[in-house]
Amino acid sequence: MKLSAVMDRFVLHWGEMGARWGVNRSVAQIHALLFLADKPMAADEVVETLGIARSNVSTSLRELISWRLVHLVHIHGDRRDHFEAEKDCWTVFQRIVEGRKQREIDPTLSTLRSCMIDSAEDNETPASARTRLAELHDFLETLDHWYDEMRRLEPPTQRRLLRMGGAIVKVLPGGRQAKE
Amino acid sequence: MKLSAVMDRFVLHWGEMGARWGVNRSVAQIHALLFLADKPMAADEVVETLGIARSNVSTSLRELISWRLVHLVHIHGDRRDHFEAEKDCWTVFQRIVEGRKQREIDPTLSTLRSCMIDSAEDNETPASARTRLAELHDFLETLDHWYDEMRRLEPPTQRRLLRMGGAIVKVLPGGRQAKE
DNA sequence: TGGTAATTTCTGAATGTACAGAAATTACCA
DNA sequence: TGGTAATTTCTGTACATTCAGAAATTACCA
Repeated sequence: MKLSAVMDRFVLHWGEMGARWGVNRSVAQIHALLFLADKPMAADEVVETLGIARSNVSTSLRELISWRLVHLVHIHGDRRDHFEAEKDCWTVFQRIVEGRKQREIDPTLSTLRSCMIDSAEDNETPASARTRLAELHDFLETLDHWYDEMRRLEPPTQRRLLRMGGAIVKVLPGGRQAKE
Repeated sequence: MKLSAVMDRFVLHWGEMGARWGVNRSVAQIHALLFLADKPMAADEVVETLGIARSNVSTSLRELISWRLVHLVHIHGDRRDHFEAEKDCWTVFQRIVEGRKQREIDPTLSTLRSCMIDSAEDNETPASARTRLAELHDFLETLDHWYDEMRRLEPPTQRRLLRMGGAIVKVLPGGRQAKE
């Protein structure tokens, strides 16, 4: 598969951005390629197109699958596995948020919980620090809870809320709550 | 400044998480330390407490200041600069989102725009790929717009919306919109 | 069940990043 | 304006990550 100059530019950019988000460049580049491709690609086709080692393509594809950004497809009459990327941007976004939550927010919440328990016992952690830990824990829990609720909504409702933006406050009862 | 075992654990964990988010470990550790500290600290105190090189502390503090997560304070009768972290979790979150938007979303939007313009001219980029680029662009613009609107709201309103979670749909008019 | 294609795992080399110490600069005061 | 404290920038080294090729494994078919 031959990439146009524009497609190449996008693949390269997405690779750079991936690197900043803590995802390795190859993984992000392959993701961009499959996102643009109009049909599922075999691992070897990815190798030819991007010029990265077969082994890397293999591990990168597995990682993309673990993020549920890419899935396996079979083509009639071809023994090879083919890979297809999720094309709906909203879903892509959701999968990324979901992954980061599981890999980063959840462990942080559990660390915070154990920190709070232990600091209640010891008498060397200052009260101010304990307050900070508790506040951070509460904040992340609230965020987590909000995310869970949003995830439960029908996708059309999610999109509608997103598009409403700040206008959402207009439908809030009371205009301004007494105390928050 | 001597850290308790719990504080130390948190600082280490925050450092690891920072690494996953594309922030270097020292930066994240210093941020955690200042977040827990009950008073502003001088650079040398950070050096003693965490045992990292003076030079690193200096550059890391500058990076934290550029993210607006830490600010400079002067203490009466002390020539040294002192550093204090933002303590409000909501604000911390906002600053991080703001920073990532500027450093990652905005450049991606501008790359996408130029890709769309160029691909309209060339005749080697398939229509399907062009559609993908356009859809991604629209999605990111919507997200960007939503973020701008949310930022404009009063912090108490923001918090209220967050706490409402999925219950927000109950106040939406019409239950279900005709077409989305 | 033997042969072949496809895929994954292993390993060493290359690249890139983080870091500490040293040097240079800047800011402050007498 | 000279001296000193404080801070930043520079530079080589240590460390970690990425990557490609080779070997091993797995899956499929005759």
